[in-house]
Amino acid sequence: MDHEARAQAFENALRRAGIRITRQRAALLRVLALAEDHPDANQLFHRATKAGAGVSLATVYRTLSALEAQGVILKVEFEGEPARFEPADGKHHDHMIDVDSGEVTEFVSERIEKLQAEIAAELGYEIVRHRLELYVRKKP
Amino acid sequence: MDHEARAQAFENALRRAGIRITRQRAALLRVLALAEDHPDANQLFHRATKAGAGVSLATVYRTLSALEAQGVILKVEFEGEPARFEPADGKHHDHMIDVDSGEVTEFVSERIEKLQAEIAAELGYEIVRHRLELYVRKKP
DNA sequence: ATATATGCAAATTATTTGCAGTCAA
DNA sequence: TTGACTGCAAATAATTTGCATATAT
Repeated sequence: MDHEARAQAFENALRRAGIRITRQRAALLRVLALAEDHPDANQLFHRATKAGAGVSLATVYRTLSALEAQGVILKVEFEGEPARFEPADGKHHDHMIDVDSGEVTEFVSERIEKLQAEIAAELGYEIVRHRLELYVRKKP
Repeated sequence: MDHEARAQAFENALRRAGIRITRQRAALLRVLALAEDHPDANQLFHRATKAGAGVSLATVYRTLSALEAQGVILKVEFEGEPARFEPADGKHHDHMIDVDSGEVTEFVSERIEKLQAEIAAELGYEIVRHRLELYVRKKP
């Protein structure tokens, strides 16, 4: 799925939910579809601005909330940083953060997921969502 | 270890680090030693105040930072809430949060810890710290 | 046409900080 | 004695919101 297709998919998801695609939102969807990293609201605001879209920071926040509510994007909050956002297509994953470089790597572990479910089940719970972050450093 | 002994242990750790035990800090250490839950700065402020200690919120924050820097307490940040604090004696554990009641349960999984280390190692990393939270709901 | 979205500026929340005075060691 | 600590009030940082206006459907 290329960027344009991805942006289009986001747009469709919103339209389906009855959410209006304004010029500002279209621009943000495009910026989000292009993001390979995990940008925060302010970075998205700057990227959209640079791309020529006249968007205010307040609208960025409001749009991100709407997109998150529709399950189109995910909010991730790392320690001591403003919230970041990532497209929610692709499969579930967790994050590994290099504490020296700041680099973020995504990873999946079926086994960890399963263990988590087991631990919750033992106490009579089912998992609604979870958050797993590994703060790491390159080995010497 | 009873509460008083725990408070004493905290105090010793601070003294060892050359940190002065003021009336305010002593009071906060006592409140922290008593905490069975995971209170935030504001709750600690109220508990200390109720206990008759004249402490300001600014001092609560400054003291918590000092205690955290000394490894005496840990800061835990759950989604959408102010930071909470817990005594750092006892062994490492992760948290399970009941999304309906807010109840927090601590748990440990050697197997998950090990899998995390393996995943990091595969990419040439070692884990500095990690954060794992399960947001759960009672099964029907 | 009209409900929904936008921009701006002001409000909120959690936390931090400068400074002048206070106190533990 | 004196450098570390405290309280207060003001500053920050990230995010949210009220309101008058603009716009997508």
